[in-house]
Amino acid sequence: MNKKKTTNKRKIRRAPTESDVARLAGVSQSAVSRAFTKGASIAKATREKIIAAARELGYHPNLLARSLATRRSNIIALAIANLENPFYAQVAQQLSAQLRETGRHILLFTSSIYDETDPMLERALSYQADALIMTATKASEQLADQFKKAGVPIVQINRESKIAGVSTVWGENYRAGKVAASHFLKKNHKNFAFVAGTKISSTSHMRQQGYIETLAKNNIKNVQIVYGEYSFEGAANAARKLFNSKNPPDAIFCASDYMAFGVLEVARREFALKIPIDVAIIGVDDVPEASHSAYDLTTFSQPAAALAKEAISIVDKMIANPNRRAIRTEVAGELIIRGSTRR
Amino acid sequence: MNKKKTTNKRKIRRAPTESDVARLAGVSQSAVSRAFTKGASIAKATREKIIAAARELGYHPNLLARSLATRRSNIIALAIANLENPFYAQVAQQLSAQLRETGRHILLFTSSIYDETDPMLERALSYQADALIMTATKASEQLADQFKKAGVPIVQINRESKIAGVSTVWGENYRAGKVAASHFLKKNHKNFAFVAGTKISSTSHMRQQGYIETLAKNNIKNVQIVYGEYSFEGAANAARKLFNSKNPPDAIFCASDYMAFGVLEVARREFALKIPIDVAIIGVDDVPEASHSAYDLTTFSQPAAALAKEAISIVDKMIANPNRRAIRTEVAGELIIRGSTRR
DNA sequence: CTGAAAGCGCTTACAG
DNA sequence: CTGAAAGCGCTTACAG
Repeated sequence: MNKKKTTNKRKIRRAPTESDVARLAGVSQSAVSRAFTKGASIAKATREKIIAAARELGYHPNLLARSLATRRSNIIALAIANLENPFYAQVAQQLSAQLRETGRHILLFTSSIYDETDPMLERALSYQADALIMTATKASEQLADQFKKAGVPIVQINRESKIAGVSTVWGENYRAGKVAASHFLKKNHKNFAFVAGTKISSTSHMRQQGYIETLAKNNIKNVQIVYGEYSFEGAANAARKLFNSKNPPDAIFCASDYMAFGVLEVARREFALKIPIDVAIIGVDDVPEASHSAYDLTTFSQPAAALAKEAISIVDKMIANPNRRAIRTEVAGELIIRGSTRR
Repeated sequence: MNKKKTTNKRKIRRAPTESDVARLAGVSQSAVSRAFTKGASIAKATREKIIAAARELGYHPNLLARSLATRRSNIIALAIANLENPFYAQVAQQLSAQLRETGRHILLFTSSIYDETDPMLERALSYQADALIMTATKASEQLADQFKKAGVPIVQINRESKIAGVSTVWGENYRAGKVAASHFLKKNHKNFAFVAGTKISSTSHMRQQGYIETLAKNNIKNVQIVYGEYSFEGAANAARKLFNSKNPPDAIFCASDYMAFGVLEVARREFALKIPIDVAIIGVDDVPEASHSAYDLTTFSQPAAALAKEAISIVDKMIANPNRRAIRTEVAGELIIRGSTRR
């Protein structure tokens, strides 16, 4: 097993192919192919002989050649705006783990805000990706068009789309806001604020709608709204604005956990506010840090694993039936009550 | 341009190929290939005619077919233990951005601790990856062997390797510990502790060595060492142990920023310690959060961008000369002084 | 500068 | 159950 074989050195060292294995096993090249195709009709003895030969040579089937022949690459393109956002990192991790179960892998397309993303994502087509999953980014109409022409489905996680061909999966954004408002109301809060993400984020909008509409139903109309730009520091600045206002809030709903962390820190450290007595805070996502003792954040969950699962399920359906209309699914979340809200 | 053409519908909708483009442009298929190969000899007029035809058809070169023909996939496999660790997410982001500049992309291989990683990573060979970059994981000897046989270089970021064929890039681990110790000494600290990562982490070991050896040179021998398991909560627990001990430290060096955050929170919230007066803290990495006002952490940087750049540079060298010996490079970091240490 | 042809390493009807 | 052969969509000597 471990003996070094100095024999059969070939001049140019290239990876062994089916033909090499066939030669060693004394069978045809097609037999080798069958040995590695499950469900193919091949005698058990032949297969074993082939597997042994393959192992001896260190043979690994060339998946690119296979893809060329089968027109299925088992590559899923993942466009991810910002890997450094732990929520999306978690989604990516989940996608990767779940896709692996069906032998598929992720080809990564990261982008900064400044990039022209279209030409970049067209490369996914060149790589013959079976599908494109996008997180926190939207497909342009032109891009969607190209993908539709190529028969490659697109599914967006956490972003709406008005484009006909684009499928979407998202969390319960409206309900997140609604539930947050209800919870605050139940705990007798009086002054409400909302820390939004960005102005263009449909996700943030929906959360805001659920929040203010629920408050409005309870005759609360003056909800302060500030923008945290979906970042810790942005939210920290927004929080400073809120706490310095003439009417500082005692209940703050934030469109993401990360922004909630920023608000929480500023409240505690810069304004010496007690949480949840002086001010209560609710986030959205339930990232791992939310449960850390440092934050102990009440939050409306947006389960990365479920989002990933649903996205993959949509991909599978679209591949199975390419003429199918885009699929839009909502994934349920729930309010996880922790120490940043009153008991 | 935007008119819908209902003509030339083919029965089975498949992506257009070079032959399709050739037919439309009235040239040979090889001419089309040349039009998309830079440096190929082709008349300007021909090329333009071809590009126009390609655009009309929505042609995207099939990179898998190209890879098969050229034996270069332009795919780099990235094995990443834990994408949710922001430092490694940052490294992944950097790698992705930098590789894109040379038209290469990342095929993602995530793993949980429980996985058998070898069979998973062998798939990188099947995908004909041009190289394998690993972060926070080590290649087994068998894996390294297989890759060497296939002529595919492996480079590890942030993990040592004793295996001959494996290249490595790492930060200045020993120096991180040394500099942290010196800084504490300069600020007149008396009681020192080290929050290590895991027992098996060579990175953590090196940092520890630099720290305790520097302290030892200054006649400080009793350094408390606890394990934070490279996690926020693990470090929080370790910190509780330290602050509850008979001789609580006034200077704590942590093998990662994330652990430093855990320590910092526990110090502040559970033990009401003032930072940096009662206890000073230094981390390693300089993740984005380190500069947040919540933490304002003094830390020894480990620049993700530089690590990524160096890793790619090694990959390129190894590909250019496959018989070359493994390359091992250290990437410089520096102490970033912030508010968690005394002025 | 251009085209015809072989080859990259697979899969998959087809015939036996 | 097995092999010979065509084809997947490219690149690249070779000849002109």
